[in-house]
Amino acid sequence: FFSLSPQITKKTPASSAAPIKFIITKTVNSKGLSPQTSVPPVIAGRVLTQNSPVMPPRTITLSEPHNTTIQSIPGKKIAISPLKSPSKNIKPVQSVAVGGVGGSQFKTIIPLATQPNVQQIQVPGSRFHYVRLVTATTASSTGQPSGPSTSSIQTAKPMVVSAGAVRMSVPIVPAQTMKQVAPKPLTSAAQVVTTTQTQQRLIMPATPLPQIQPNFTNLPPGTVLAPAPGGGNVGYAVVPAQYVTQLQQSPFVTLASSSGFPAPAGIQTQARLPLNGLSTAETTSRPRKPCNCTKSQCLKLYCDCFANGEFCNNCNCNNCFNNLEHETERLKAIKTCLDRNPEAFKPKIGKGKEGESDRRHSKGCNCKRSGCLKNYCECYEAKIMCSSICKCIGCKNFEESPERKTLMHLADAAEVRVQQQTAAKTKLSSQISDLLMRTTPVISSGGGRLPYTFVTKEVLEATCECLLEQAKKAEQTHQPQAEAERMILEEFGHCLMRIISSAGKAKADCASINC
DNA sequence: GAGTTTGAAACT
DNA sequence: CAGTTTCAAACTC
Repeated sequence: FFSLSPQITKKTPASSAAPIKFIITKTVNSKGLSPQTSVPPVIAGRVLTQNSPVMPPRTITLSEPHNTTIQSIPGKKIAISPLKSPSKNIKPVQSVAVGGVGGSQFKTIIPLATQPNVQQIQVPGSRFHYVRLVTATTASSTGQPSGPSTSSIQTAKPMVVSAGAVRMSVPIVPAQTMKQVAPKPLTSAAQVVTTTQTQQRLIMPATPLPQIQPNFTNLPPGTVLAPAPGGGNVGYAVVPAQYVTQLQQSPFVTLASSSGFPAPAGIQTQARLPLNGLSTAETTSRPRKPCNCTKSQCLKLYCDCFANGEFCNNCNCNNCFNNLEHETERLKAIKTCLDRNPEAFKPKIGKGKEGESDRRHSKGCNCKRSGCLKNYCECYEAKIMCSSICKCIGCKNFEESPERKTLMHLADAAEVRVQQQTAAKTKLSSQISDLLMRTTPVISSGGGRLPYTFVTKEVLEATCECLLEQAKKAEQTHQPQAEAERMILEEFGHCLMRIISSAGKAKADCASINC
């Protein structure tokens, strides 16, 4: 269990006057999670379970919130997060066998620059990532701790939710065991928190904020709805934060962002595994490719989205079940995959043996015809050499392979060429803009922009001739291609300049004679 | 864009 | 575990 410690609340806007509307919770690390033996009565709040495929389903049950102390709650308690850990050697809180969570402490709360309503909490050593949502009025305040002054992490504590004057103690109990799969690291710019394997959850008020009116029948799995304590009207919905990003593009839950409760668009919260062993920065710099699945319903590992633990989003797939609408089927599929291969959702590219390359395919490839020099090969695709565990035939994807070297050189050359072309285009574009900027005021003073009719057929032909002439000249003097391109582009710039200059002059002349 | 090739995943 | 089928991406034309 976790409660807001003084250290945390000090930095957070948990003013006692201004009720905390949202708090942070976390998913329970499944490692070592023992089977559920007894669960206190759930009195309200539909308990949904969300886990990305890498975090298979676990039900977090929100038990009766009337209790204010853990002692009053029967059943198992799970340490969601320790409060303080003066020593890094402190063992994880495991009043119930929960591994991997302990040893951490809330260290910092980092307000997100673009989203004052969202704060991140750094929990060093934790695999999870926390986000705090606060109301606008509390977001910038530095109120006193509203949580209990509990401080020990040696024992599990109930999660305490402070909602105004009422405090809600919310024990969370494990409902089922699960296999553990490493969650994907965050991919966002909001990676101030440097944990590599994290998962975020937001706790947002379920009622009655008018700004947020989720369709509770379609809340993301993992959402835990809790009633207001004592029948109050402020309940909570614990939402996996990774959904927030997708929800903004999803019809399932409406997170109104226009009325004082902006959805945290500024944060990317979707947890993901490293893609093909690439760093998070690499994976974040380019969007995931949309899938085109037609037969698998995106519920098999054929589907890259599914295999990467993501929902399909802006894909071209048919009959897609990899979405919130089909969470049941999806979870079942995840389970099936994990039954078949517990490592199914773990990254395929991992560390190799001592002395070998840092990155290597966990299973190795089985290529037969591609020579492991095409993207069919998972090793080649991940830009790594095949290793001793590969079972490929006719492999050419090894360090000394001449074919591979040639391919690399060609790829490098192509890249350089693209860069040169891009640079040339940028330069030309900038020159044109510059010229237009310089000529426009003169023209504008005459009451308008230059008519494009100055670019007549004759002008075009003359320009092309000039360019061809430059090309010939470059050819005759045996200039390298790059230089030839430069000469041609330069000539094109000159042509443009002359056209613009003439046009400007004509316009000025025209104005002077009042035509 | 259609058709082919490829190898991982799924199935038997 | 091996052989076969299915599948979607990569590739070619």
